[in-house]
Amino acid sequence: MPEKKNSSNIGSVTKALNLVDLVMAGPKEGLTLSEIAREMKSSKSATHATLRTLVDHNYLRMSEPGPRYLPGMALIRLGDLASARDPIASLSRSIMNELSKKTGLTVRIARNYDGYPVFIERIDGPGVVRFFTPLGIRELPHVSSAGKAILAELSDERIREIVEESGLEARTPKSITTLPKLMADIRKIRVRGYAVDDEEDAQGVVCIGAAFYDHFGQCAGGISATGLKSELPTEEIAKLGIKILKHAEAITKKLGGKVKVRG
Amino acid sequence: MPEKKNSSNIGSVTKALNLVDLVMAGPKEGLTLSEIAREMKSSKSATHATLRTLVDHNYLRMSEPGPRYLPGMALIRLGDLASARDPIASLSRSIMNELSKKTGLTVRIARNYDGYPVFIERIDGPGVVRFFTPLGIRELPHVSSAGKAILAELSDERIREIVEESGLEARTPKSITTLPKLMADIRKIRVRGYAVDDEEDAQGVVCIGAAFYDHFGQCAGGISATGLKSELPTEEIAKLGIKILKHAEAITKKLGGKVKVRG
DNA sequence: GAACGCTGTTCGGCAATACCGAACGGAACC
DNA sequence: GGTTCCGTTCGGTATTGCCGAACAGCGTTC
Repeated sequence: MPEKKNSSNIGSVTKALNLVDLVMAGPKEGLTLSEIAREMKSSKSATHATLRTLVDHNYLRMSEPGPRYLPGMALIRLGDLASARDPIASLSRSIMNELSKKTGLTVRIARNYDGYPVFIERIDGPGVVRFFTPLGIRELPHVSSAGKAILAELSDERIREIVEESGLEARTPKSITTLPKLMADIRKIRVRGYAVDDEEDAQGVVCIGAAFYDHFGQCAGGISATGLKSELPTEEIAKLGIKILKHAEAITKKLGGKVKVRG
Repeated sequence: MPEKKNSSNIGSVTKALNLVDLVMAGPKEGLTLSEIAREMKSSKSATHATLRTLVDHNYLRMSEPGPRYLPGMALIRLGDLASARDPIASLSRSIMNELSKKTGLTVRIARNYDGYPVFIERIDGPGVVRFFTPLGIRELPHVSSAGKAILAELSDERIREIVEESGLEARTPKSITTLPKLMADIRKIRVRGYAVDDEEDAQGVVCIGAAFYDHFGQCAGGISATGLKSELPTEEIAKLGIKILKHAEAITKKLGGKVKVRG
């Protein structure tokens, strides 16, 4: 996804990075040079040069027998390093582990990117169910508990701005799709301290999240726990909310922030 | 690290990718444009264009107040996706989790890259100790248990080749530094099925690993568990070795490979 | 077996384009 | 105010990455 079409970017670099995305979105067996060249609307020779450069840097690699291009190990290296360098991700890991172990749920944390959640770390629960939850993407705030927990920390005006920017897409019949309903939910979140996503993003999936704060007192992001609706009856949710709030406060402390007092 | 200096690569792309590495290796606060331009031996304007391109694609981002460049969220996105797309990493995760939970140790898996280990996934133990173990890097095979477990699956000739290529660097006084000693250890590994690294990579750190196989019967990689020497007395190691061997066999089965029978 | 289609790869020539240096605008510091 | 960093912008130059054609290696098909 070409996030912004700013001009005066370096063309060959843009092309190379788009090419990485193309391979990442491609099939498991990989893509051939010709397929990539076609998709990129570029000549085979030019594409070949770009591919070789990416392979030399291990961003891509060739599949073993067939000459197909696959994601390379540099991506894993950079992802791991970026995660280790991120103070929020690295400081939160032990707390996430603890929460996941206690609850048996999938735990994630999101950074606050101008009001939008970007999940940067995930710890899968022990169960067989695995949730498809990509990291490193700016997501819609109204369909995840971490996103709503972050929203609740913004001014009402900023929330309105974000809604106008991105809309309120319905992912399920239970998704919040109007501003008044969203604001009502936000108000609830502000008093009790945690947010609930009750099948608003995916059918049968519930998640509960709370915000944490940096040393400026700003909302740095949110932590959430995700599970199946069948595992999480309504009466459990309140108890779990308190538990997650406590863990969010632990992250706040690690970040050197002040824990918010709730009225 | 410019892995290979192959000519006829696209210069601007090479420059951009080296620039990413530079920022990744830089300080936590990030690097300024001028610092980067100096380091890259390039003009500020050219460096600026490259940086803008990388920022637009979220490979890099600007630090909040100061104009400094930091790793961007695309790296986390790509790393997570690459890991999810890797059949070995994704199929092994539940088994790694189980092993880590049972033993309380840090569990890692490495891919077999032409005889060299490349760790692609890590699950930290619950303890406070965290090991510095980067992923996605081709490592020396003789100083890790997973590396030695992979070596043991190669022909003696190939082992000799690898040793000539990369040498036997001493990381600690206990590191194996001569070919005869390495071969003696390899023979032990071949009979008992698991490899032991007894403070050969880092003082006070022990790890135990075993190989797993793909559907061609080839060694696809190795799994290992790492802990402090103080937590792992010698009499525990044999028991743990068997346990890890069992988990390696479970991975083999998931990959559709045949479990090796040991004489 | 030879022709065909498809791969991936290499090479020369042209033109686009990424480089450089200089100049500008802003912030911080003395 | 002066000075010295910073980041940013702009045009001219020539470097360089693009294209198309030609070649080589497989599989299939006739």
